[in-house]
Formats: sequence, C-alpha cells, structure tokens
Amino acid sequence: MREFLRGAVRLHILHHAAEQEIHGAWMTEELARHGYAISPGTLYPTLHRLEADGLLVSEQRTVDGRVRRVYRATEAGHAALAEDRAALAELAREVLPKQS
Amino acid sequence: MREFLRGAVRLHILHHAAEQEIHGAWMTEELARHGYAISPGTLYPTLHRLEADGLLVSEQRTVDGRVRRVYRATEAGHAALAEDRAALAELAREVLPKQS
DNA sequence: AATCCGATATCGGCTTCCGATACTACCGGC
DNA sequence: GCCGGTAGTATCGGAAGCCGATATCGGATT
Repeated sequence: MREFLRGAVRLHILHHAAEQEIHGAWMTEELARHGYAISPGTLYPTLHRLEADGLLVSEQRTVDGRVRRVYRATEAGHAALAEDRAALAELAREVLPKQS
Repeated sequence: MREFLRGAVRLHILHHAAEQEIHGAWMTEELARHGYAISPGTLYPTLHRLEADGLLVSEQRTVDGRVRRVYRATEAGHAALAEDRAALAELAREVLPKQS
C-alpha cells in the first residue's frame, strides 16, 4: 500500500505551477529531489487530469530547440491549492505530535 | 481526482490503533468527525490490507452482545506510523506557507 | 424460530497506478 | 540532407484501489 504519494504529487504540482511555469520533466526532477519517485506513466496522466479538471492550463513551447508543454495554475488551481493546503494543515494538526 | 484521502485514512487508522483498540464502525465515525467520508467498501478492505501487511492485528470480540473485530497496531504498525508522520511533516514543511 | 440490528464482508464497475515502450521534434556530425 | 542521439511527452495494458450497493453474520428480543 502506498502512502499519500498521490496527494503529495498533486500538491507539489499545484504548488509550483502556482508560482512559475512547470513542465513534466522538471516536475519529475523536483519530485525526485524530495524523495518522490514518479513514473511518466503516472505523471503525465495526472497533469492531463488536472488540466481537464480546469486546475492547470498548458501551452506548447519550444525551449532550446526542445518542445515542451508548460503548465500554469488557473484561478481554480490556486483555489484547489489553498483547499489542499488547508486539508494538509488540518491533517498535520490532528496526527502530528506537538510540533515545530 | 481525489486528494490525499487515502493517506489520511491510513494515517488516522494507524494513529488511533497505536494508542487504543479500534473497530470499523468507530473508525468510520471518527473519520467522519474529521470530515472524511469513507465507505465501508473502502474501509474494510483497507483494514484487511493493513493487517495483511502486518501493521495491525485483529481479534474478534463481543461487546454489549455485538460482535466486533478490534484492531491494534503492531510494532511494525508503530514504525509505519512514525514513517508516515515524518513524511507528512516533511510535506507540510515543503508546501505549507510559514505557519499557523 | 423469526426478526431486528449493529457490524463486517464482498461484489462489480470504474478510476488510477505505473513500468515499459513508443512517438515526436530538434540537434550535430558527416 | 540522412542518421543516430537525446529531451520530452504520450500511450498501453495489467494490476491495484475506490466505493456504493448489497449480502452476511451473530447475538438479542420477543
């Protein structure tokens, strides 16, 4: 059984897409940097889903002669991020002992 | 797409099973109290999985003439709880702004 | 012994996961 | 201007998980 990886990935994506443009490969690295190994078979469908749900918008862009699909959070994406953060904070309050 | 409900449920279960005996119906209420609506079709398989993974042990017990299956966390369950808490804390540190 | 009730278990259809593989577009070398 | 390399994205297919609905179970009540 996997822990809350799914939610963590979603949160990270929204978190970063809310303040800068992201793209799949970069997101993969960023997540790996935080210890989350995500396979392309999970990441790309997740991005597509977030876009289909209206939380992200994407645009094809060419950078250094490479084609990328860059994403940014929509207004709804920002709202969803805020909600998720609140849920996370509450969860932390509930099951985390005292605290830093 | 669902947020980190799955992980939250797991965490809550381990959290409570680590300090007292729990049973399915009670856990359902407790989760509902915190805003998590979980269906029996999710909860019971989850409990079974946690037990199959050696994180919980169960025992049939009769309380007030009602049969319950009560669960407690094993040693491995406590360890898993600690890990999950650490992961949660790190996630919170990463994506939560400053602090409450 | 029939019924009720709290509690647990299972079923079926759907969504999601994720490793592997394929595709696309651009590059440099020659 | 073809060829292999490479970065990045997409898809496929089997397995796992989700969850509403329904079934089952065991003790209590009458």
